[in-house]
Amino acid sequence: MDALELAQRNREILRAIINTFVDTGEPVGSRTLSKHADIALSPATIRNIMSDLADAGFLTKPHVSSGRLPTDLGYRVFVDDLMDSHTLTSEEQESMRLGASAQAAQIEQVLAQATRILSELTNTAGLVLLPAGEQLHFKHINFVKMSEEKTLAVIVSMSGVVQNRVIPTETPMSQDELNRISNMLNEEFGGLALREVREKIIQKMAHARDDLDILYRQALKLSKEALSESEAAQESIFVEGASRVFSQPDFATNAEKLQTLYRTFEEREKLVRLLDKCLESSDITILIGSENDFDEMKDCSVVAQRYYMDDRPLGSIGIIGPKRMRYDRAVSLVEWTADSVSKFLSSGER
Amino acid sequence: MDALELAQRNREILRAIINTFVDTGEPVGSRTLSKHADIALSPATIRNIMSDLADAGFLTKPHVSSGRLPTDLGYRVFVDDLMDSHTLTSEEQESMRLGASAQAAQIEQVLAQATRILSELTNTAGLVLLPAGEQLHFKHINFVKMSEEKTLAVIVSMSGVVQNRVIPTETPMSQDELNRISNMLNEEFGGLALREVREKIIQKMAHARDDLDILYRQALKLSKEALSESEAAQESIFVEGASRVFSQPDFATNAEKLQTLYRTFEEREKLVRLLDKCLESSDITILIGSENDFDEMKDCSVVAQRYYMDDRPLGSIGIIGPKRMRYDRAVSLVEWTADSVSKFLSSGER
DNA sequence: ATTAGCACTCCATGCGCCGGAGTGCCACAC
DNA sequence: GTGTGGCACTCCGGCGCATGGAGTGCTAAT
Repeated sequence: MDALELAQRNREILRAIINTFVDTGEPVGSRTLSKHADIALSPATIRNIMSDLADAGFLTKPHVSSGRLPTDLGYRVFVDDLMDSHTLTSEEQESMRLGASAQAAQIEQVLAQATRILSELTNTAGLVLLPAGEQLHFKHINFVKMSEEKTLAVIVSMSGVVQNRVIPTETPMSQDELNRISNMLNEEFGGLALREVREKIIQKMAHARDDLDILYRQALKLSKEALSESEAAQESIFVEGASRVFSQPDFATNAEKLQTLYRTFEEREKLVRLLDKCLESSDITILIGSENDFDEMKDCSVVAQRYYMDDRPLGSIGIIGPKRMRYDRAVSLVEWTADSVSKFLSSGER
Repeated sequence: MDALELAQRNREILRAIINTFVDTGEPVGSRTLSKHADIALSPATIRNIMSDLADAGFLTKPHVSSGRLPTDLGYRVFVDDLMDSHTLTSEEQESMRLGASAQAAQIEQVLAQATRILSELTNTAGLVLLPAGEQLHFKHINFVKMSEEKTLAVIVSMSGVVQNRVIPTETPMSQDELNRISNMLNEEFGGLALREVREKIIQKMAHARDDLDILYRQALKLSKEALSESEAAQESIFVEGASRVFSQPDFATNAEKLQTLYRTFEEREKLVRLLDKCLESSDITILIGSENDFDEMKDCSVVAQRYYMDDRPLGSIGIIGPKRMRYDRAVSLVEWTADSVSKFLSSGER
């Protein structure tokens, strides 16, 4: 039988502890709580309850005679069951106006802008995983002759993502031939997922051997190169306002932690993996402390959500901040941001 | 009359002080120096000389009874006159093999790779300013129809830099028309500097009003949009291994400085301006402490050098690290890197 | 069951002390 | 007069110690 199931009062206490701890950053003691408006209990009683909550694994204390603070588990039940839902102010909603500027024409810029705003509003680092690989659909390909040995392939996806790849070419082709190849491919593959395009190409290459136009064979070969590379291209990510995390009092005092955290942000690869994880679920994903699998990030939490274009998930957007954060605000803001981005991308505006 | 002009011996002392300070990070005292192999003087004598050097503005001390350390001016004369030139080991030279991997096909990747290696070798942050605006020469332009209202322009420069711009279009055009426009422009403007292309377009638009093919007029209009935007596009920069700067003992202890420094690195705009400055001179540029105009960076130094493609300067590459750095190594390594990059870009390999 | 009281623990802060490193200056020697 | 030894002085940084405050855990009383 669960301590929380039994006592509604215990839940109130836990909620109050977490709220004040998030507010002040100091371990909270029984006296402080008893002064709390909603709680009409003596410090001694509260101490007993706190002790129970600590036994249940929701609270700890940094040293034996100090106040309590939430464990990762404590935050977890808070987020799952205890948290009030936060309503955004209309200014907050308003500030997420996307694409007002002419600059916002490209999807990357829209995402970067949204992430920047999100970072400002939450005072944490904003992250966005850009569409890649699986998520991309073929719109247009174009080849540019760079030299006798190298050809540049420019692949434009439906969502407006542009990828460039340089392909070594054995048989030299004129720019004119390249143009004709581009045209062929564009007509044939428009709208398909890149993966599908790739499969079709491989299929066609296997079937039709010699009986085809030599130019067409070249086209297949080139585009195979271009697309296989592009699929292998690692997913990329934008990080905005990472310095906001570092200035949080939780880290700013500890040069050691700052170091390792900084390095993690620089590498980005782990951030990609985190956001990738958030891509799996259609719900908002919250990873608290050691719930994300990286030791360097055990003092951080991630809140992220997928974004869509025309009901197709493209990537995820979210924040990363100290474990001690306003989860209610974070959740509302991330949801609102993901929503705004999705609406923008799905609307005719783009 | 200059203290340095007169006494060769003083120069030796200054050199020795800076060398040991760079080595240890501690203010250096007279006793330490008198034990130094090259210096056969008593501490008292050295103290007198140090006092002279301090009067001349080359040395200071953090507090009244401590050893001396170089001022910015001290570093300046060191770098200009006193520094031994450092010869790279063959391993160091070897590690700057560029473009070995197939990935290195694009200029951005080559520059990123060089910068990463440079950062590793110097244990500072590596920076590179990418070619932009003035430096770019027209190779190829291509338009992709994104929707009725938006057209994507892909501009490829001779150096292999690819820029994308979305242009709002009033009069809808088919992809076929866009292709023909691309062809026209490519034939007409290949090889010119983007600035020249732009000027020509404006010229042509002014002259020929109605007597021309409507498609051609559209072409001019589109490309004007595409190019004017692209020229306005801010110069961009890669930063590699910034965390190396932050882990330097000079900063790691000071959370305050770390913060502001971090923010500066995140903004990037100031870094761009620094590297831009280095673009002006064909010599290697060294900016020591407050010589760079930003207060946040007064504890940092910049060492940077231009890189070229076929004798045309494209951008600059260099490092930024703590003022207390091995300038001799930094200079050699930056020069070697800029050289390697230039050779690579100018060779047929690219 | 709740609460008041009390002993106890631990942290943070401030203070004084001391040793070490280094300077500046003075007087002496060559 | 140039270099050197000696000496008083300064300042930093670490250590030990005392102190006050915040908070707990337990017990006994209501």
